Amino acid sequence: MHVAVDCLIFGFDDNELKILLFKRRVRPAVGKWSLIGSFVQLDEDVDDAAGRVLAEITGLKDVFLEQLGCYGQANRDPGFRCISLAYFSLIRITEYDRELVQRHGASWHSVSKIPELVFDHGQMVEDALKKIRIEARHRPIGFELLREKFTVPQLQSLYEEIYARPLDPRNFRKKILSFGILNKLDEKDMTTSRRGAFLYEFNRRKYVQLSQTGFDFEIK
Amino acid sequence: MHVAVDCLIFGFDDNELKILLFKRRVRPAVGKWSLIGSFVQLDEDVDDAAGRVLAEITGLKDVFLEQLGCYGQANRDPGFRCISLAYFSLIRITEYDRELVQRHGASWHSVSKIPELVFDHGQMVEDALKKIRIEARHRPIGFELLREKFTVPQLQSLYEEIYARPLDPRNFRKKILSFGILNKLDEKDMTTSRRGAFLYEFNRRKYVQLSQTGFDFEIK
DNA sequence: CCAAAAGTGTTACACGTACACCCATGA
DNA sequence: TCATGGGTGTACGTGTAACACTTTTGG
Repeated sequence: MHVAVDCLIFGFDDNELKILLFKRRVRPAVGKWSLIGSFVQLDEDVDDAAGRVLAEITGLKDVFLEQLGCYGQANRDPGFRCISLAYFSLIRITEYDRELVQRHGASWHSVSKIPELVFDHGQMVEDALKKIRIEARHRPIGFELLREKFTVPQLQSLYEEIYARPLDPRNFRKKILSFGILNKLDEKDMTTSRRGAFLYEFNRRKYVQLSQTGFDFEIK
Repeated sequence: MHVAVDCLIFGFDDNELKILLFKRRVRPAVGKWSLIGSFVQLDEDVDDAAGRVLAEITGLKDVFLEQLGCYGQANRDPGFRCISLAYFSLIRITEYDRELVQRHGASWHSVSKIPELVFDHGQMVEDALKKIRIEARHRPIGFELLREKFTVPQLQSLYEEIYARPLDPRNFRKKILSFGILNKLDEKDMTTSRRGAFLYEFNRRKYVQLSQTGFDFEIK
């Protein structure tokens, strides 16, 4: 039986959650949109295969990469029997290697307008978004998608995009700062307003402390 | 590459959460404790393979059965390269076929005292318990483990077992009844006290209504 | 009448939610 | 000086958490 991994690579740009999609170059379904994947090598851990695909496309290593699940319907690939292990990754769009991506015929698509995808890849995307929305409530998953330095309004618009609904700026700021996992910097981001917005960075050490005692990241 | 499914079958009895384990009869590691599994057939959906294994052992169909994840380290099985898709199931211990289970050399083990398991099966059990604890907070997962008719104290002790901590009986009863998904019956269970405890049944229709609008099952 | 489990209410506090105005700045 | 996004505080209601006694009935 053939065993493949498929990678769902998410990024955040222009206040939109985006996913990296590819024009298929191999049969069947040449020219259709799909996720990118690869077969798992005989001497390779499945997790490593996913990491390899991600690195080949984006040049990134050691980023958020998590197993989504196994897609294993007998008839899912019309060619031959093949099961796929879907992985999803959250990356900083600013850090990926644009040249590598272009060479693979990839492009970013807003998750609110995803074209038709081959096989069961559409289902994978749907499942991944569901999982991201759930996980975002229990840990600060979103930080993986922002730059090292970010403003509170940027963080808010990311959460608004993930939850697909508007959030109150006062309540959002109060809650997010109350966790004590953000360090306020002396710099301001002047690109989006005349007044400028203070930049923050994520304090990973404090977060680890907090998550061990168990905390709820839910924001309403 | 070989592709297998392994089933984690959980039940609830004597106020303890239990898992069905097997004495291995095939090489390698004959005589060691393990989960039960099977290879996925070429023309078989992976989900169906898990259902088949569950039915072969317990005689049960159409019960709670969910994918846990893929365990795919290259060296996980010392024999040959094999990835495993772990599934976990929650069953009513009273409904399984004891004869079938005995014929397969299986026995129930409290999750608080699990023997050493072959390969990465111990990791699977650990991961499944973690997932059950998380899922129990978002939907009434526990009902799959109780009989059709059950008392509030029974339900409470199940939740105490899943969360591994005591709960306040007044708060528990108040919260669980406030969801409106339990039907009180006219019967009493007289087996655990002189006074007897009223039996309830789960109102699946009301639950579906409620879960569509999204609700939080968390109990503190 | 005693033991043992079932069942019930209230109060204090924390947290979530709703809501409107001033601030800082570049153009 | 004005337009634009950034930033702040409070009051109210809901829900959680803590807590002790009465009820029932078989032995």
